Amino acid sequence: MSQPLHDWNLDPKAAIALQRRLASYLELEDRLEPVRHLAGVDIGFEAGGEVTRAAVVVLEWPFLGVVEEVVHREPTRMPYIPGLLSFRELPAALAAFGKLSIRPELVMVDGQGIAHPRRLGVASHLGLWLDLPSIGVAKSRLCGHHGEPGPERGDWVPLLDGRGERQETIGVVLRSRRGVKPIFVSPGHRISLPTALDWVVQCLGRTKLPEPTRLADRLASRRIASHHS
DNA sequence: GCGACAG
DNA sequence: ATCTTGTCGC
Repeated sequence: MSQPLHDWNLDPKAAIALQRRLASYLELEDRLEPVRHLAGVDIGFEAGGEVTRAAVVVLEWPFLGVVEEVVHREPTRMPYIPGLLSFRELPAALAAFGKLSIRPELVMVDGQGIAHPRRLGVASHLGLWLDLPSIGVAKSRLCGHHGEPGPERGDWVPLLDGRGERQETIGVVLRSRRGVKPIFVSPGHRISLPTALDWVVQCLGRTKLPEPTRLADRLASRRIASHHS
């Protein structure tokens, strides 16, 4: 691609046009290297939103032990606008990735992949930018419609968007844990939906979120692991 | 025009 | 996302 991947000072209209163009570069078929390390990415805020804190956690596959963690802080530059989340979070996330010594073969991002109005959620945008396979793992829905997944861990239903003939599957609504609200999984870049779902399920511990995202979430939110006896 | 709306 | 105590449940 010859066009720049981003322009952080875009007005909403230009940002939307950019998303449409970038989405055309997405690869939704599997193109993964053997996975040795996978990363979880999430963003948090401090000082009432003035400071953006990006966290990246790298885990080893298949034991899911943490092998590297990075936290990067910088001034927040954009407000949160539904559909334009990546313009607010990606600068910090990319800076955090730049501090990483290990290059993971797969990335899970807290947010949507292609389950986005223009098929370019933050997970897709990040994957495209880094040219890495990426998966979106969101805690709630941005767009699309779906039924209620079964009650057991691993149960899921498709997340659909559009009507009639032009209806498309943009992700899955997964019951990652019994008795808990389901999570929204969608491919980001260089990965298919079945493979993305498989990776998320394989990374599930006994919590709602898969390990990569869960740990990044904790780091970004300054939460500390609590112990139970 | 009226809702919906990742984090 | 973030501001926040106690409380219900495995």
